[in-house]
This record gives sequence, C-alpha cells and structure tokens, in this order.
Amino acid sequence: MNHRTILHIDMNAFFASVEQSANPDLRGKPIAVVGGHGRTVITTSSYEARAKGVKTGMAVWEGKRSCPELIIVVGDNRKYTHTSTKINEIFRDYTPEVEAFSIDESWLDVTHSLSIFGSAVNIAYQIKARIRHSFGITCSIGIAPNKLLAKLASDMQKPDGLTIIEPQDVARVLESLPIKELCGIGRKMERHLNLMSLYTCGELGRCDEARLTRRFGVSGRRLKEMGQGIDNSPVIQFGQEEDVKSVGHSSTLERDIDDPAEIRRFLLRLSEMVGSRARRYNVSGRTIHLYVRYADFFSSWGKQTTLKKYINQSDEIYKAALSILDTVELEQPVRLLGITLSNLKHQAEQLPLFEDERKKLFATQAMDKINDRFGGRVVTYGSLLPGKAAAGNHVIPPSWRPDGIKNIDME
DNA sequence: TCTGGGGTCCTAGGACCC
DNA sequence: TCTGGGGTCCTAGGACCC
Repeated sequence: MNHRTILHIDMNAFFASVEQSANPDLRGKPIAVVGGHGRTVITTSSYEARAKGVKTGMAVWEGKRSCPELIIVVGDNRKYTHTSTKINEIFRDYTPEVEAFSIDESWLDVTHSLSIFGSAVNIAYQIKARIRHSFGITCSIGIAPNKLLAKLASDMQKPDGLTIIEPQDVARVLESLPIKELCGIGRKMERHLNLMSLYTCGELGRCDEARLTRRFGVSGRRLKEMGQGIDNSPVIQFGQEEDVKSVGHSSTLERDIDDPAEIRRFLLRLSEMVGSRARRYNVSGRTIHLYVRYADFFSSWGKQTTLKKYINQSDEIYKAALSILDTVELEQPVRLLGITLSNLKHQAEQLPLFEDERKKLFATQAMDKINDRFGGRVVTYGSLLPGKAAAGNHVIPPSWRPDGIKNIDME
C-alpha cells in the first residue's frame, strides 16, 4: 500500500480564541470579533456565543438579539497573523510540506515523517499540545490519504477534534455523506446536483462521468472523483506556490458617498494600497478592474481595462481606474469601491546564490503574501484622506460561511 | 446600527487575425 | 459575393473558497 498521509489542521474559532487567550476576562464568555466600524459583520464568534445562535456573517445587532450578553471585540489582525505564522512554524517541525490554506487552516503531508515520529496520530497530538501550550487555543485535526478527505475529517469534530479517515474506510464514510460537505461543492452546485437526483457523495461517485461532463464541462470529471474521495493534488509548501495572479483591495465606505471628489480620493487611496502591495510582490500588471457597489447593496458593476504596458505605480493605477470611472454614469451613491490589478508579470529579481538562502527567501516571501492577504500590515497613505470617510480596519474572517448576507437570496 | 474583503477558476461571447 | 474554421485576446459575470 502506497498512500500519502495528510493532516488538515483547523484552528477552532481562531480570532475569538486568540482574543480569549489574550484576555482572561473574555474566557468562557460569548464574544464576537468584528471589523473596525459600523458597517461590518461578525467575523468569528466564540463557542459560548455560537451556543446562543450567534453566527458568522450576522450584523452586530443580530448577534445581540440572539445573545444579549454578547461581548463585541474589535479584531486585531496583527495578533492573528503573528499567531498564524508561529503556528505554521510549529507545523514545519514535523514536515517541510506545509500548505497554508488560509490564516487558520493548513495541510501537512507527513508521509515521509511517519518513521521519525511514529504515527500521524502522534504528530497530531504533539501539535495539539504545543498549540495549546504556546497559544492557549485548540484545533481540530483531520488525518486522511489526501487533502480533500483530510479537510472533510477535520470538520467532523469540533472543537478540539481528531478524526481519522483510513484509506479502507473512505467508501463507507462517503456513502451517505451529503455532497455539500465536500470542499468545492457550494450551495449552487448542490442544487444543480440535487436536480440530477444526486444527494450523497456515494451517488455522485457512481454517477456516469459523461453525464456529469455534459452538464458541467471540464468540472464533470473532478466532481465524480470528489464523490469517490479521490484527490491527487499535492500539498504545496511555502515558497513553491504559483505566482500570485491578481492583487486587489476593496472597501465598504463608512457612509455612502456621491461626491465625485470624495470618490476619487478613495480611489487614490485604494490605488496606493494595490500599488504598494504589487511592488512588494515584485509584480506589475496590465489589467485594472474597478468595482462599485451602490447604496442599495444589491446593484453593482465591475469594469476592466487592459493597457499596453505593465504598471505597478500607484498613480498609474489610479489613472487607469479613473479612466474606467469616466466611462460610466453613477446611478446611486456608492457603498463600496474596489480596485484589482491582474494580468500580472513577475519582475526579475536578484536571487541569492545558495539554495538554502533562496529557500529561506521564498518562504519569507510566501509568508509575507499570506500576511498581506489577511491584512497583517498597516498600509500608510497618511495625508491623502481628510479624516472621516476612511474605511475601517479590515478583519478578514477565517470562516465565512453562507449563513450571512449571501443567504439573502433573490430566488 | 442591516448585510466584509481577500482571492482562484471557469464560461460565454465578441473582436480580430490567419 | 459568399462561405468556414482555428486560435488568441479581451470583457463580463458567476461559483467557490477562506
């Protein structure tokens, strides 16, 4: 038998747990972590709050309605990214093959570490103990022959769970499992498959591939494999990731604005955030995408333009965004603005001569990317904005589930 | 004080070239 | 004058993930 052994590690209620660990007054209490200003949602809540019906994606007042004693904590990104980085360093004591899926989830391929540490279960218990000891938080771990199943397994027991799916048990576990439990099958796909009378992974795995391909194109084969619990995708370790394909920022304004000058100021600010990050990544891009959400929340549009040359200077990005804005007539006050740079080209950079130095550089850059993506840094654009119209802090939730605004479905 | 922000991948259709 | 195909690039939009 030649199979891989993959761990998926999921921090339980990560942001809320970090806050409770940092502040003893919050322990054992229902708390909710939110972004910086009024127009925000609950990004993570403690298990005490969840027991009272508080869910990710709720507005603060909704959370308070179902749990009046709910304590609201404004999130601190740096705390979370710092903790996340440290936790991933622990993982790398057990294998170099660590892939951070998000700020609070990672996969580890421990296939080649088993002989050193005895077993995957041993590794899992060691990791749990070290995370609890160092950070005072718990995690759920799934052990399985591939990433898809490991992630499925880590979801099965929370909090502080440990679930193993042995290769010989895969078919039994999947037989009556609802398809939407699989990572990659969302609400819409579930509905489509249900309409084909496919409800469980067992049914999906037995479905005729041609039937799935007719309906879903190239995804058909992948769907069938998922139903069978097949996933050959490798764990991509730090520094081995593909180059980033787009860099963007968007932000809901504190209040709706329709003053063109104010809109332009905000676009300049977004351009600076996108530009500085692109420069840090050493990329430039030819395509600029502008996104606008109107005051009514439901109507929005996005427009993109592709230039002849690659850019990453903030003023050039700003200019391109303005040129797009000039082609439209705004229909309502603006609630949210976003700018994304894509069609990226990686710029040549000086690489260290020695292999281990290169590896270190790549790993650092990879972690930088993760930190950037999850808002770990403070981007300064000082004098550009006169005070009040600024967006709030960005707290990127670890576990957005379709219970929130996405659930307001118009069908 | 209703409803966030960061991405990736896929599809469809049009323009344009050979 | 009318007819066709393949390939690439681009825009727009949707589904999915955290």
